[in-house]
Amino acid sequence: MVRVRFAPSPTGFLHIGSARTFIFNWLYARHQGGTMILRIDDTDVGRNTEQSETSIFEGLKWLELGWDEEYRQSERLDLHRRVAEGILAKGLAYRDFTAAAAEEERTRESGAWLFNADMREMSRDESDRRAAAGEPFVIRYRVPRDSVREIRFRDAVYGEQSKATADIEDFALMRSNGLPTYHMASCADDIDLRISHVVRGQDHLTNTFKHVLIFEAAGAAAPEFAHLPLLVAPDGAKLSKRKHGPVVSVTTYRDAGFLPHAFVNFLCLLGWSPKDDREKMTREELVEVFSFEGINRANAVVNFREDDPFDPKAVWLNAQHLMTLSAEELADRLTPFLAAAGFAPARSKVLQVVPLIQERMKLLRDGPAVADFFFATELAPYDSAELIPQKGDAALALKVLRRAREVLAGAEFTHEGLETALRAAAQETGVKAGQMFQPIRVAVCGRKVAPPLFETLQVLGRDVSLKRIDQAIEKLQ
RNA sequence: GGCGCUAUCGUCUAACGGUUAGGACGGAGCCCUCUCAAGGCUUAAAUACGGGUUCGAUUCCCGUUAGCGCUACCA
Repeated sequence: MVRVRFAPSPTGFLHIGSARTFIFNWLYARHQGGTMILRIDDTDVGRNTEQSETSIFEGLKWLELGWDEEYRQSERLDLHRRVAEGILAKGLAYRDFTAAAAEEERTRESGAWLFNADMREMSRDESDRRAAAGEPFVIRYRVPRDSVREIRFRDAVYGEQSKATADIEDFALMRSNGLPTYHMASCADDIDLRISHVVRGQDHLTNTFKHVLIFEAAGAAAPEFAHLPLLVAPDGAKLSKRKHGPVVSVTTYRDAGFLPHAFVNFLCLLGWSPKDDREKMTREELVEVFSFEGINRANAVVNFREDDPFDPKAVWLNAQHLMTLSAEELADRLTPFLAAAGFAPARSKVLQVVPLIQERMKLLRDGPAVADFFFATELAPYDSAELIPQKGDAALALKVLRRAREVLAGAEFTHEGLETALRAAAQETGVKAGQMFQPIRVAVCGRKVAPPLFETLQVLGRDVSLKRIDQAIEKLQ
């Protein structure tokens, strides 16, 4: 039975790299018909913030993927202690009474610290006595030193891994404040929650040797491991909010109007490939083809720039997904963005407009700017020079608009009716179709760049169209 | 410093010893066209470097270089 977990620590907002880890876990779980677990790794009480937890939940919910079980490490501390003490009782760990201040000292002095000999070799009696006397201590794993030994595991992405115990320091299991370290809590929970596959960032690859040691000491079989290449900034550095700003936060993408599934699609393509040439994939397709074999080993660059915070491929994928949405769904997704821009149109109106702007938006937040003239009662001010068509002058523009006004007063407001009427009008007036359409477009839309004219007029309706043409005529006089 | 991981167009990637090194985004150009999009076509653009192994290396091995990660009583 496949059981995977995403285990964020609530010490910051939900990072896009974390989101990708979540997604790969989720994909694997769904592909295998397994269970997706969310575990909040909140053992570092000093650094946890509620705000961060909110950000994580908000981000994950926005992804619209969901999870099956939810845990919180801070509610499982007894388990962690029990497992740590079991390891201590077996003699596979020992108490280290060195003060934390002195520890910092040695870290600075030499890079290759392995253990404090006096602590590692302290007799059990003395150790028990000092502990009973209330002296603070950390519990350290007693990494085997007697013979050269290689710790091994097989990573589903990086292959066979091995490291000599001589290169692994006696890492801490329990802190002197009685709380477990990340390594301890994580492994104890992975055992207890019967996690079958640990899928996480490559920054944990070397930690895994320690984890293998813990699983062994706890008498449990180690799960399978799959480490994911990291997401990095264009300068190669790890993504950080301080250095790279809001682009590393999932909510930034949400607020810009990415579709959750487009964003998921984009993140999947960073460090993973379906091996055929597909790029745009639905959630179902991703579940169908996902496997660890497709995961790359090199870090992937999120290609953002200071003046353009979103990876162009992410934006393109979003546009692709946007185009596949039904009018109903797009209307639903767009409405909050329209509201934020101060528009509160009737749903029926949005449904009419949506097909006209669907392939003219890259992000949902583009919607209001692309479609404002459909919803605004009064057009935003524009330069009357815009009304003048190619190879024409103000007089021509006026002539065209006056003719258009006459024609539109009587024309049938359907695509067919409008096209016939306006093309005929162009011919009669002796101007090219483009010269006819452009002034009308600007008159009704307030700008040259807009959706096709006939559909636009149709949605706007006769009254609004005529009113705006009148206003344009006035502007030109 | 020690240990580990990685290295194909600007970016994401494909090619599990034999390809004119493929696709996508982005760029350039053309077509379509009532503007803008969308769509179609064309094009520029890569195997980090040096050694091996092999009839033959992007692919396997070694070294160099570079990048990243770990080296906390953070996760």
